[in-house]
Amino acid sequence: MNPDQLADQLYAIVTGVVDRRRAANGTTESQPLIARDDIRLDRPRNRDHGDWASNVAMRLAKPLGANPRELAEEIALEAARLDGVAAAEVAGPGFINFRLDAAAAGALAKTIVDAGETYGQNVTLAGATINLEFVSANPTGPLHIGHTRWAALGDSIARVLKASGASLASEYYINDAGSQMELFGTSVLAAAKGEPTPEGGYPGQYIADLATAVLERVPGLLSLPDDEALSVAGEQAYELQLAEIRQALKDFNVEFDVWFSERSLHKPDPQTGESLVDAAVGRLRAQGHVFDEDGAVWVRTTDFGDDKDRVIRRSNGVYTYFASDAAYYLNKTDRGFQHKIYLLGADHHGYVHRLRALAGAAGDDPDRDIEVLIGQLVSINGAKLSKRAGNIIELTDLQTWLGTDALRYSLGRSPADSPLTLDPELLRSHSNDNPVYYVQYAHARTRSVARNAETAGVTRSAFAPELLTHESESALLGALQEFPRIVALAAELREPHRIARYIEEVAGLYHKWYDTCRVIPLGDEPISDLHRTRLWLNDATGQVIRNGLALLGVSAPDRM
RNA sequence: GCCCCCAUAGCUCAGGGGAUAGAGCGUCUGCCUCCGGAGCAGAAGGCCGAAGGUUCGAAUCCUUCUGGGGGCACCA
Repeated sequence: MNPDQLADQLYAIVTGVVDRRRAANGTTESQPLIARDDIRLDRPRNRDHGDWASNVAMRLAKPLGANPRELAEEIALEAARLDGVAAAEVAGPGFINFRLDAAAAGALAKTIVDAGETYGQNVTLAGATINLEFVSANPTGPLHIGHTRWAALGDSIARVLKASGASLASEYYINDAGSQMELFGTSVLAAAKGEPTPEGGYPGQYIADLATAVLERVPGLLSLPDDEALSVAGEQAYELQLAEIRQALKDFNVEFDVWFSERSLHKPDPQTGESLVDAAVGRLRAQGHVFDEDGAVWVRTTDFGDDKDRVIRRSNGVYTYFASDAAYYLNKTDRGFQHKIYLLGADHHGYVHRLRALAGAAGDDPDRDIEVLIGQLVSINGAKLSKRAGNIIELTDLQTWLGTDALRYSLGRSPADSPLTLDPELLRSHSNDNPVYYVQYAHARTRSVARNAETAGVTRSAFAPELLTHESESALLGALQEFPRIVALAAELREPHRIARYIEEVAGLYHKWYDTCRVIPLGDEPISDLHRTRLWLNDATGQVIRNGLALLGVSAPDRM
């Protein structure tokens, strides 16, 4: 008996009650008052309120002209007779509180163990084709704390979307074209020559380090003609920097399905001589949203809610960044992705309107085909960090300080739009304060119990779920039951932090259970089916925590 | 000026219209001869920024205001 099954049966009862009430009232109205999806069972906060609660009576009271408590009584009377339901009671203003049979609730432990890594997976997004783009930092410097948050969040979003059945590609868009790249090359070349950073160029020790590495790879760099030296220095530094970024993300358990180069959008097709950007502008023009003015080419993004029209090709003939965006967007569609998700920092929120306008100008539905998630910036001790300012705190530095698990977890347990302040002193000195240890410890404990059980001769040779009657057992089972719904919700809302909060709750309930319910008999006490059944519950809990941590890209150690 | 985000315990933060608003850290009191005390039990600590509104019911939805953060380009 899971909440979905209970809701199905509750729905049948409710429609029956509604029909009877209407008949009694002589109403001819036959429109259903409530849909199946409107029946939602909640876990009451207070355990005295049972395993599951429904507010359906309060919602129907007004349209039926009935007293909510009386209506609830009528529904509860029938619901109490359902198989697997131990009790259905009316409480408060008209809640119906359900208590499940221990056997019906406990069966879940075996279900989870049998499902293993697949427990939590669901099909709520089956059939969806989603392209998720995140990080996409310019390859002109190391990843810093800001990118780190999007890396953690984006990767976890990708994982929950996949776990919910979506057909998904996660992508890193490499901004390897344009003036920032030139500036980067200029900066590295200047460093190689021992000259000061050019005006507006990139400062920072990493530029000097890159220059040194480039000189190692190309010893004759400085004797090349200036243009060539600039080009070689820029390309070499770009390769080195991009490789470093890829490695840093890999070490951070962040995997991208596609690394997409902006340059590829500008490359002319050998047959037609036309680049994807050329083609994109042509396609937008064909849709009727492009116009020429002052020698430049514009997209009428104001037709789609932007506050001003945007130049796509400057009067000097050079495409703007917006042109690349357009080509990239269309390319995603061409590759079969209907739904395009962008994860951007709050400092880029000005792009939201024009990206949405882009979808509209391309003939897509901005409300359906494009989704821009705006994340708030992470600050450290109130200081904001910028690669231009040179006071970079790199991803790799943070990993060294905190460890990958703690860092991913602390970034992943808050919603993207929540401002986050990390205190490096605190994190460095008290890394045990991080809730990740609480969760990981619970997991390690489940493994330890399993190891000890084996030694003690307690095995999963029997399963008697009706014995799982302790209060802490029904609380734990109820929470474990929720996991697939939590994963589906995290995917639907693009909020993977819900996974973290959830496994923290599971960890807490597990610790409470552990404290009162022994898997291994005390002293000379014989091994019973209760112990064996508890081992199933122990292992099921470990599995759920492990699956949850995996969605967050955090390890689940067997020992700590 | 216009736009976006935020405001909940001392601190960092959760809380999809539901019952007595939660967690971690910090403070205080208990609990290890037996499955890991990185834990558990309990205490203290809140006009959920303010005021209106919608609702049977609002921390949650709407409006206004206040206070913080971020953004406006023929830059990338």
